[in-house]
Amino acid sequence: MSRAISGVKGMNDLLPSEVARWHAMEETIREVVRLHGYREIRVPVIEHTPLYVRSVGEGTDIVDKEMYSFTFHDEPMTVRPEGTAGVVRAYVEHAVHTKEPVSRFYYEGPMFRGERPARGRYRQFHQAGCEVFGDPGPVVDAEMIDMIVALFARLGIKDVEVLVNSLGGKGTKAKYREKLVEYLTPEKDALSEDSKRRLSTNPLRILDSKDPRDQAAIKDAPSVLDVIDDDDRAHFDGLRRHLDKLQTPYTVEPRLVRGLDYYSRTLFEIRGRGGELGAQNTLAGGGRYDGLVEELGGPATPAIGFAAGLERLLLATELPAKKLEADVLIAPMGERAAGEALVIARELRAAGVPVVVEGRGGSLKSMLRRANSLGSAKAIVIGDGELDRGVVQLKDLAGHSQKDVPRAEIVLAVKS
RNA sequence: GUGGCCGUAGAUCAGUUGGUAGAUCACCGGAUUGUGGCUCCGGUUGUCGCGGGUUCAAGUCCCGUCGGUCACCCCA
Repeated sequence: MSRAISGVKGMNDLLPSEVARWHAMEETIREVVRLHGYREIRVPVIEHTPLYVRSVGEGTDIVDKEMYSFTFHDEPMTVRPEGTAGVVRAYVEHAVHTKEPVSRFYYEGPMFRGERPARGRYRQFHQAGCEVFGDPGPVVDAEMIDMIVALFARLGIKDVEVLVNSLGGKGTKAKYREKLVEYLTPEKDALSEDSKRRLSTNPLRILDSKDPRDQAAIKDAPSVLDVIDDDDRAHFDGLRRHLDKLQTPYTVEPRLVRGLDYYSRTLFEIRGRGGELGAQNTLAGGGRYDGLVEELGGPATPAIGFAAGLERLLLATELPAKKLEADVLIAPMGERAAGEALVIARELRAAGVPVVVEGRGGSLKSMLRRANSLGSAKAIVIGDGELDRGVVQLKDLAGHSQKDVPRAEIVLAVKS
């Protein structure tokens, strides 16, 4: 239908009936992260563009073509495409490392990427994420992965797959990239068009291409795990041991790479297998970024983090939306009764009872129908008769019963 | 960004070989002039996404556009 104005492509409204599901999910997330010692941090949605260019990295899709960037008073700004960069910036800017040796932050909110929208992928989407600063792992790495698995279980998302890999530290990552380019360059003609280009821009990404040509080409390519140094290997083995001890199922996927530059060492991804998700089945992803704090001007600080896509989590869960708009509906019959209804409603609310006054008039029948559709447990009927007698009629909708209650005892009667 | 599919009342959809629209749910009203969830009856709602074109005539064909969706890409 044609409207004078419509919403922006890829950006969705969440109507109240849907927000109820979001609240349920968010409460669960907050509870789980709280149990793991995380505290919420809130940072701005807009940052200086160079923050993302330097952290996420040039050559990544996010920076090259997906950011909502603009110039404000001659300064390049970007609406955040992901959460980690801003949190790290805040950590550095407030010198949090001088106040506590280890920081565990949780954040949640909208992110923006100018991709082509599809189910489970939107231009404004929401992520919940955690960051830990000051702990080199691998204990905390395993704990974080375990936390996500536990969270998903609590949300009722059962069929998930945990993939882990190690990219090695800064040195090995570069070394591996070189080695991979060396291996693939002679095969260049066999690669897909995209991957030919990636060979120079972002060779690691070729590893998780779905194109059969690329799959064939990388089949016997050197693995990161063959290249990482002893420290990296010890770190990765430590992670695996802890996950084993926790009995958290996982798969080592040497070809797992992720689209952001700042990752080092531990890398992980949790995928759903539900049919609702389609190709957008990455529910959460994260990894270690030991060099980023320093890169952004702070002291050398090991760090790890992850983010989960809330729209996708919601697709993977079956949380039903419970409709309950008010515990009590007041049905006044006529003008005088309506005035009294407002006063009674105020008294009930002061006592903590959610109340709605049906002010549209109409037949009593229609008003009671509405009480039903609101999910109210009780209704209060007031007409001239009740007003004259100084009572109201209190109906218990579930019990099909009703009784007159003296005006002064309404609050008590409703709450009992 | 590339390609495929789709776009009809608030929602889910039907609409026969082109002849200017229907069902169900929801909503409203009624079935004892003040009593609900079930049932029954009745009622409201659409510039058939938008803009062009073909035709005597288009929801139905063609083109464009916007939006959604699937795959790729990428990622949460």
